[in-house]
Amino acid sequence: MSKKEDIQHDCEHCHARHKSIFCQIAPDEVKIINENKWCQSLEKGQQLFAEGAYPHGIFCVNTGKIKIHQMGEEGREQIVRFAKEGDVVGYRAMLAGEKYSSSATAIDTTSICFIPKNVIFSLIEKDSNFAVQLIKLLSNNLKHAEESILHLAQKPVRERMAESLLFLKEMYGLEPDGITMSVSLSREEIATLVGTATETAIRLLSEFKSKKLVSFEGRKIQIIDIPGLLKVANIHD
Amino acid sequence: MSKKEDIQHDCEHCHARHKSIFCQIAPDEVKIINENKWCQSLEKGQQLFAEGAYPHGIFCVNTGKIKIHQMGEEGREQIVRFAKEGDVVGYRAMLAGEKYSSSATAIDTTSICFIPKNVIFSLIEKDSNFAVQLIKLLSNNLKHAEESILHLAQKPVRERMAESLLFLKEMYGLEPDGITMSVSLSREEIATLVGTATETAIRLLSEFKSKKLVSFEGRKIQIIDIPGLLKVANIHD
DNA sequence: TAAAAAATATGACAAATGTCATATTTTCAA
DNA sequence: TTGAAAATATGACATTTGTCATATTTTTTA
Repeated sequence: MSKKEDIQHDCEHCHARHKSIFCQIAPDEVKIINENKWCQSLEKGQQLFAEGAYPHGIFCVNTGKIKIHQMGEEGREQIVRFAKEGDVVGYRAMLAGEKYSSSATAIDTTSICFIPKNVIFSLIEKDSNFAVQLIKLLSNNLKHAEESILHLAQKPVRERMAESLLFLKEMYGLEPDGITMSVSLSREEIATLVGTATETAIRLLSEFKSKKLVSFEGRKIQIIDIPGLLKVANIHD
Repeated sequence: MSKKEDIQHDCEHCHARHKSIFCQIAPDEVKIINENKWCQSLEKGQQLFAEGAYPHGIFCVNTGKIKIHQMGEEGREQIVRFAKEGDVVGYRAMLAGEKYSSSATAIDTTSICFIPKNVIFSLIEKDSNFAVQLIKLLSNNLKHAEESILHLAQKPVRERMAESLLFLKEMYGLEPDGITMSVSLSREEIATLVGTATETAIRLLSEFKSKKLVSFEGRKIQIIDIPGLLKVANIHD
């Protein structure tokens, strides 16, 4: 079922599992997952699943970075969520029993494990604590989504750009140098995260650079002035 | 615990329960809920809970209409969800174990029942099917929230206004005359749903009226031309 | 390595939307 | 009932943001 070149990880000793919704499940259950899962590697840019397809299970991110995005009417993409090591993706549609409402694409070299639907549903049935983990995960997703609604409706683009940069820093962290963001996105991807035109995103990044809030060389962005960015983002406390 | 004037409903025969996440639970569990719940009436405009407060349980809407809203930086409200008969409100924060991230306010005379936190969590523990119901509810909320993100980021205000009117018609239905919307909102509330300035909302409604897409007398809005509204909303199929 | 393609950058301008002022209408309480 | 307050409506205008054109740089591929 899995591709020849993909390594089959061992769930029992998986570093990502300990940060995930599977961190508290019983050893027996870990064994069942391990026997039923399969692993896959994704190159940067490779799609994991597409809007409209039917989910057969969920994906756990072992290492790497994933964007969850939707296509708008005018063929323009909108990023709605990100995932990193320890996160699961593709669960919303699967749990709701629907087609995928979003697509998922690797934005970096990524290694994921696939767990079939029936394994997840039987785990929910057997382990109420796991069900609670899923409920909390969805609750947090919903909280963030509603916050995005508020900000898209009320904050100007400049504020949202500053906020998005700070968000990406929180989400994926910094490189060992302590200032360069670990995640590397195209200007267009940044625009579809912020919810603006690509040109506007480019202009705002240039403005932030000239104001010494950030610096960048191509797609490698350095966060220079966090208090300054917080101020531009209109975030207090 | 409940106010003197409030009627105490009986969950066993509750019409709203049969449309709710509680529709499949065992009779014993219904009895437990019935013994632990208390009921309350809300006038139009009365707040059920406020952003920042701690949840102690969830609210089931018996009859009436509720808006879920958040306050933006500039003191401007944003409506993020609605609830009607059979819906539950206040569960997101409770399930996540957090403070409320939104407020809930009656937008019509409303009757609700409160179910304490411990009753809900013990039900999740005992009845995995109930947990799945909650998971599906949250998944659907998340789907709608992400759709809102897409539309706020990419659709012009005019399209979102048409879409919001159609959404309100779907959500709360029409009066017996078959054209007047059952829900009655101020122009400002409509604006905070659409995500625009009140004046822009007023202008667009006037435009829709002059184009015979809708008609209205104060807050009573009639949906005249559904295909026309779908077209303005840029919704196909 | 060179050519082609894609991404980034920037200016000029147009369109969409918000803001402020003010008039009119409606609602509500005294 | 009447006056005050709130909501609705509309015009004038400013600002924000998007679009299109085009230049430049970077990346990819042949």
